[in-house]
Amino acid sequence: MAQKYSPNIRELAALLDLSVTTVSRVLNGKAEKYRISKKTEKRVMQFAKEHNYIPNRIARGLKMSKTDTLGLVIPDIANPFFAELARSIELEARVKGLSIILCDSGENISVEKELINLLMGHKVDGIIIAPVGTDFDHLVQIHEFGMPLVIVDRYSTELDLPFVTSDNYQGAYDAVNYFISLGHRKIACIQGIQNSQPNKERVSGYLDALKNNGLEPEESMIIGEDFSIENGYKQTRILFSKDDPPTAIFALSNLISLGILKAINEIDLKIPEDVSLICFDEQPYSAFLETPLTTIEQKKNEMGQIAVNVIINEMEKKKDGENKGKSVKIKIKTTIIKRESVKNMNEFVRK
Amino acid sequence: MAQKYSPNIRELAALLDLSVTTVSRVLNGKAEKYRISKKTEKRVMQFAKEHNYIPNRIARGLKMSKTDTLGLVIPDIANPFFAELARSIELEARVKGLSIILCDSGENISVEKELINLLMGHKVDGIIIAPVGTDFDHLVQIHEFGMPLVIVDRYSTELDLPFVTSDNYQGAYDAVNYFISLGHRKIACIQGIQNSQPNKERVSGYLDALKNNGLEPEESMIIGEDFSIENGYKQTRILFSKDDPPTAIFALSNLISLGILKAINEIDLKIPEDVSLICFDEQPYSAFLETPLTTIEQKKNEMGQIAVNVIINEMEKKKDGENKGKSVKIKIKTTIIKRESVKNMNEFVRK
DNA sequence: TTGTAAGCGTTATCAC
DNA sequence: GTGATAACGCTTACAA
Repeated sequence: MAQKYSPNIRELAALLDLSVTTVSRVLNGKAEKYRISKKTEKRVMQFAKEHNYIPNRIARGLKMSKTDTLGLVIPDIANPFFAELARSIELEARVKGLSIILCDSGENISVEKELINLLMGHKVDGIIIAPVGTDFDHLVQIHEFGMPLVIVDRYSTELDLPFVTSDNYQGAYDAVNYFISLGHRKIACIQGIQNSQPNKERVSGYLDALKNNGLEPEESMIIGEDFSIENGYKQTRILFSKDDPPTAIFALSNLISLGILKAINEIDLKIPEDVSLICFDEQPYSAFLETPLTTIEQKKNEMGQIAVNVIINEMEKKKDGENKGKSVKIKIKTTIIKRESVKNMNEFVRK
Repeated sequence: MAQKYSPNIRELAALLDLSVTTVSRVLNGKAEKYRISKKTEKRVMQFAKEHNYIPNRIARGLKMSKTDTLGLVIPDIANPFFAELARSIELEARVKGLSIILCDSGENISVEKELINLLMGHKVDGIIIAPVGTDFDHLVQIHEFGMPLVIVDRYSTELDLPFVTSDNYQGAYDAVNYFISLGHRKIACIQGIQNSQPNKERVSGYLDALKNNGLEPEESMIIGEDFSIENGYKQTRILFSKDDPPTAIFALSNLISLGILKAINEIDLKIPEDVSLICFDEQPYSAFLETPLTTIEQKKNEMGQIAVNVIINEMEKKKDGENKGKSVKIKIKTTIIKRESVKNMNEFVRK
């Protein structure tokens, strides 16, 4: 008990018979700068450790207008994509001496706005956000106002906000191109939130891959409304209730692919014999599904790491009063992981 | 820009030509108590909203010794079990006006200890922790010192610390009992961290189910060292390198089961024809694996919700100077979700 | 019904 | 080499 009691700097100073100033100085590594004797320095350091001194960051934050704290807002932390992203962000942030206040917007834009205010109240030094993506006004506002900000995953090309995401266009292009190379001609695309940027770019990659291979896109083959399991399920049922179902499906999120699997199971189809499937985003279980899944892997760890380094940059720009030029915009290459969920239609007979 | 500028209370008061006291009072809903005129109250409220006043929680925290902030430390936020738990905790906390500082210990006890200190420095009002579980000293210390604390998932029965977990014993018992009812006699148990309490109780449930059915436990059938995919993989390979492999495996975590699947795939066995499998903890993908998996479901949402309510209780006990009696200890019932990964050995021929 | 001022635990600016 | 003291933005006795 006395064990864990943590004194404040004033008590420490009193006990040491020194001024708070001196104690503060050595504790902040400024002993040299203020030519404090090696002896007192050592004495203070040791004493602080013995008495388990833990500086009060709240007081420090108030004084310094700097809390060493980052806000992280995520649409759904239980989504494994965001969970992994959050882990890498938390880790990298901690390495850099920053703590994370976690907020889950639940894909709800008005919750997201509240959360931003909450974080402003907490006086966080910066905000990393994977926005719901339907509205960026509040983000533009706080960015213009000077709050360091970086967007991950769900960005906007029209606005001049810093972001780091996957190269969604390229990932989708690769996937569809791969389908086509194996002889697929009718390829469905089950999408997520339609006017979210990642979705747009994935669809655009899908479209271009078709066109560049001389294939005509069909409107009825691009369906879906959000990144959920339910959506994947529903759209697949629709797809296969028609006369002319696709031979391949491109799922624009891992959750969507889970829904697709459920539907495919129910209507008693086999992957890849009856339908082929590629999923945007790799997961630990991707290799262990009934048919090991071909996926487009996003470099989540890298994304998280870069995001915190970008925001640290933004924080420094702000400190130096640097007038921000164009925002940093980073797209990370994806890679296609080929497994067994795509049938080769070029082979006359298959196994 | 002026749009989003947030004044402090002093500026507000000056602009309103009132004292900070008055402004503070109405902002904190104490207008009535101090008989402030309805007129000024309204004026202040409206003015604050117009000027986008956001109270500085850091200053407030310093003054009140209360930050409305909870520390959450988790061994691995990318583990879907903890991700879902974290989500429910964050949500319930926010509903109660509490923010979450997220820390990932990476299953590392010394990181965990550092994290606790970090959170002490942040002056969080309480800590919810899923400990690594190898050492509880630091937790006992801060608890005794008066920091409100609740442990989730990885607890200790020997120590008097508040916790909320699943009923691990019962879950394991149910699983093994189910195996036995379907005729299995040689059942392996691939465990996680051996001296973690959940692991101990799951093993103990396993053992008791065997004994109560008149079966003799075999030492070589209880193996494994942590909750990882790698462990599941390795142990399964070992299991099937021997002459006398089990007919059923009980996996003590979802990650372990993923490793098991990988190994089983590699050695070209089928579930449930060649081996049966039950996994402790349900996941969104459990139903979509090659063979839909029978699992023991943990009520993660409930667990999270209860955890924050318990800690709020602890915080109130502390405030009221109540001398804590025995700590709250809560075990949440699990349910078995039966799917197709368990073979019925009683049937003479199968399909 | 409203205001003055002290103080929460730090760090920074002067002073010696 | 070291120390007083003000200030960060807020709440709350204590006054009036």
